[in-house]
Amino acid sequence: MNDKATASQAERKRGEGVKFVYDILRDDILDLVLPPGSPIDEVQLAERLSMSRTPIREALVRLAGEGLVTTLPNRSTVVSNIDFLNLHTFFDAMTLMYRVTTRLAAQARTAADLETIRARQQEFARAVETHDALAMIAANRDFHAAIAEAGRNPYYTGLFCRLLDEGRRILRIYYSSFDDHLPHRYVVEHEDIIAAIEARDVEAADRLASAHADQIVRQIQEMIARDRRQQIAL
Amino acid sequence: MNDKATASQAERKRGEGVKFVYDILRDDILDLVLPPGSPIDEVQLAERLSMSRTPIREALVRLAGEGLVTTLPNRSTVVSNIDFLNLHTFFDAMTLMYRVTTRLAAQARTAADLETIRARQQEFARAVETHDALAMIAANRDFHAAIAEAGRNPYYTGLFCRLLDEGRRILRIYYSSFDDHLPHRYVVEHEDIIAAIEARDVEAADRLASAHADQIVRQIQEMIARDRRQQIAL
DNA sequence: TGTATTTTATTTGTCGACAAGAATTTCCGC
DNA sequence: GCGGAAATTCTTGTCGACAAATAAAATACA
Repeated sequence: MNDKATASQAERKRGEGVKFVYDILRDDILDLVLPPGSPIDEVQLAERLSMSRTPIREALVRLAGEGLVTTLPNRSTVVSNIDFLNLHTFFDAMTLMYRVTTRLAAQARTAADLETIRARQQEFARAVETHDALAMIAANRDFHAAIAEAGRNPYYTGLFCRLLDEGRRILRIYYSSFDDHLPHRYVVEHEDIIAAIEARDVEAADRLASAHADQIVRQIQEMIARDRRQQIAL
Repeated sequence: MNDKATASQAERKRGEGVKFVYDILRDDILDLVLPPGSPIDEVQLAERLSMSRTPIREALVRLAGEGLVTTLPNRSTVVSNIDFLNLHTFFDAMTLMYRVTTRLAAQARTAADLETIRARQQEFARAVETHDALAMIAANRDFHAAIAEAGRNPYYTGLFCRLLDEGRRILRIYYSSFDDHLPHRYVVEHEDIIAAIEARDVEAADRLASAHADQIVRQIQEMIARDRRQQIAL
């Protein structure tokens, strides 16, 4: 499934076995290589990564803690489903965290923070230019995570990153039907947000982040609606 | 250390071993039976609970995911420290979650929710009456968790409960010096919040929750300041 | 006596194995 | 042929053991 799996299977230092399998599983889940509902076979995984079941189970416990997998007692553990019925709670939390983290960044950012944020924005712009939807999703995540880091509230960054990851999963679903023609608008909006953070203009940062979040929510909802129509048409 | 440990050591169903040790450790950590910085000896725990190290390690991984313990690679795992230098980030997040969850509860509460909330409030009032500080802390947590549940946003309830737990740890530290004469004011404030939720008055709920949060933050800061003075006096 | 170095001891991370539950298949009565 | 009980296969949760990594102790040396 994952290339990294077969690659460095032999030489692995003691103590990083759990992190190894955790990273692989996490990536595969967020990239939908393992779609929601997929059962995760411990034995099979252990064979493929040529390691014991113990570190794999510990990685699964960690993933379960983050809500990425669900462990049915005495039954198989499966990749967590996306709760489409309650997506509004996701959008609500997402919007709030966009606002809060951007506000805090405008208050607390250092010069170094700005530099990091700009670097992420550049990666994002490049992804948009090259029409690489998947890279764009990842870059967008890193961009906003960098802003959250600049806000220096680990409680917010924790929840926000979790939400961004969940969003990555949702977007992956619809970016197959989306024709990779990515709106340049997001790049501009990001630039505006950076400007507000640099100017330490908290209110502007809040307003822009709020508008940006609304954009994204609207886009996702539109994609869902389009997908619904398509399914009915079939 | 914990009574429950020695109690039902023999008969334990398969599959609940991890939850068993998780609950014990969690309680001990939040009640400061295991103070911050305490090393957790896997072997010792295994002997005391008469079980293998495997389920204990999985419980520790889970606790590490919630930030309650810190695992130093190839070294012992210790109970996480309370970051007093950055308490303001805690207060900030706490206040926001108080507001958001109470707002949502005012929007989405059902009759059943109100009943649960009222029950928790009664327990809280009883704890205040009997001057039982420790019971009050726990009841307060349950009261606000019930409100958050009524808001029906798992992302918010997740973060909020984590914050409430961390607050429980912080309060425990200072309630030894606090003379158990608990302010009746909190009971009244809770009643006001309930009334706003019942009336579905979102703005009032927000305002009251905000004021309530400020109260609590102020009280904690006051306790810290008093403690500082006391330490200097000694 | 104090410091550097080797030796010992403790503790962690990982492994293979086994037994309890669940899922599946087989077998039997109708 | 079909529904249900018994047996089998599979998977999970737990265990004891071992080896790497670290901490502690003992020894050598200046």
